[in-house]
Amino acid sequence: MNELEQLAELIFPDITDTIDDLEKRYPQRNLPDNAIVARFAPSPTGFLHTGSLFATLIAWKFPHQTSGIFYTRLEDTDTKREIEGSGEELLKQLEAFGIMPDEGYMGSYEKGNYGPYKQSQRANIYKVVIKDFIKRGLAYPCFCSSESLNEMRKYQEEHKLNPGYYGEFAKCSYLSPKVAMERIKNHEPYVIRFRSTGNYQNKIKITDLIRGNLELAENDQHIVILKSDGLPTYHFAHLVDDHFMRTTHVTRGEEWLPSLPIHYELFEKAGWEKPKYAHLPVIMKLDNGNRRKLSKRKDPEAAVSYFLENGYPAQGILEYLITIANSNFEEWRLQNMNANIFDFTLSFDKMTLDGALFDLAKVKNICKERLARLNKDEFTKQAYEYALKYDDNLKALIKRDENYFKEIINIEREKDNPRKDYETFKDVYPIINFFYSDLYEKSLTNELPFNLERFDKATIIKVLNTYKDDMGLEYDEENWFNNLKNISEKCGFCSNVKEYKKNKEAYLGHVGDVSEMIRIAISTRKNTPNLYYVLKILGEKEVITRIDKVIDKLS
RNA sequence: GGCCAGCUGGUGAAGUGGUUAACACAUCGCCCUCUCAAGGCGACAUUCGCGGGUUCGAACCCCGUGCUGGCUACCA
Repeated sequence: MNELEQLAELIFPDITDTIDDLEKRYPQRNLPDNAIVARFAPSPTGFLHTGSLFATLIAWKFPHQTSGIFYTRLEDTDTKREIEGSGEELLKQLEAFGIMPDEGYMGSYEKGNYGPYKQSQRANIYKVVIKDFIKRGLAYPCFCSSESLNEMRKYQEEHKLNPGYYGEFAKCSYLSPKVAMERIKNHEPYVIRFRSTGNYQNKIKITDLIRGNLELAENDQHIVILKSDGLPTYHFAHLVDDHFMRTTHVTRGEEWLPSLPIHYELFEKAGWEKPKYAHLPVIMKLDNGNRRKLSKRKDPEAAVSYFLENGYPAQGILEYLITIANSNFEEWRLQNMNANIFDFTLSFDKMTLDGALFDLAKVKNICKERLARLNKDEFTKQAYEYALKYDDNLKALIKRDENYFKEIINIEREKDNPRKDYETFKDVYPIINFFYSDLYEKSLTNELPFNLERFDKATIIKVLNTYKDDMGLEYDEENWFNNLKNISEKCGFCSNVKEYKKNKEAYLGHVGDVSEMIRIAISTRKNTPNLYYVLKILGEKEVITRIDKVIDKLS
């Protein structure tokens, strides 16, 4: 046994597996040539961020359009920042958006043959690789204290040198294995560092699927790969996990771009094939004229839960994110108004380079459009799912009589150019509650918004009485309206708005005023969906009851 | 400070040497209309961060510069 091997044995006496064993345990995936294997690898440090949802959507979509695999891996190596239970929550929220991993960490359990999928449970796998690295002289123990590291940094800053652990500053890289072994036996604390042979002066060519060809300085940092707590750092976990989980495409935030040379060197020294990289733009927010990352602390819309709680349709949010991801999506949507968003083919070369400013107005517009194009059954189903969790009032309405609810929701729906009056499911209850008699009666106790300056109570009562006697609900919409015009004339109102405007003195008002009186009487409000359909749904009997109540109230 | 990336209207953007600088959202007008939601039509960048240069011609090519963001941890 040579000295390096002795060192490796001293540090990892219990590790008996070899890299070959791992290669056998995690074989190449049997997939078509162009299949993409990508992953979502969150840290359990909080709830799902809108930016993470964006990244996940992309990591999920590419495998799905290439018969590949999308898996999840929990990056829980930073035990200090970990928030209990947030891993499970992350997965739950993803599910709310219909994004289901094919494999990996599923919250309460794991699925697939490339696990474990929680990094904290993979410690031995990392150690196998590190042991091998040590034997090959690619890694070594470092005994530098954080104080001496700080001093070194200070010195480097003062002398305008690049900060870090590299070259002559990588003191422990000069330690002989013998000395290192002695110090370990002396119980000196240490971490394991990677021995870089790169030169900062050299440029390496790298390719990013989104950004194209780039030149970055070669890595020369002897980065820590195993922390003193026995867990790996991100860089090393990335190397090992994405290799043995057979990831083909690494999609991650652009904040990782500067560390790409580290990853390149790691893969090269390991002798493994590099995955393809795509560094995604970060979603931004305008704050006092400056762009900044969407922040969970400052921006409610940064937390995905905000959208769920406020009844935004999941599909609408995803559609907005796809709009940001590939600008040609909007064009496609115009051609395919009713198609499923996932029928759109996402591509890396159409991906934007700079982080989009989050545009809530656009989100709302998209959601409104999407909600309008849901059929009544689908709408009701989704509304109920939302209501179950977040909206007791709405839940109660749907439960009372699902078919009645569907009838209301279906006003001017299921046609080419559907009504667009709901941006979110939260909007539903306040818009439709007057359809329900008890709720109608409740709002009847408030003052009704009749225009008493233009019309006295007697006129309103006369109009309501006249209408009540001849509602015309047996007719189709056009004839119903003609009937309403007749009633208007009978009551001294002009049946034609234009004509009325030419000759206001001749009339009390116009047919629109008559409609308004009826509308207010049966709904207590000035705005409702198409009056004809509202009347039809309420039915003659209910309409008469309501009108009588209002006449009573006015008398 | 160093390194990297990005910069086209309020927003997302198309555009790669010759376009009236697409399109969508927002905003504002007008039209239609029984209210609302829509729908229709139109307005909104004299100009592509800025300054030079190349060219008959530049948002697109070259040089310089500014700004914004990221990275520079035993965080991810």
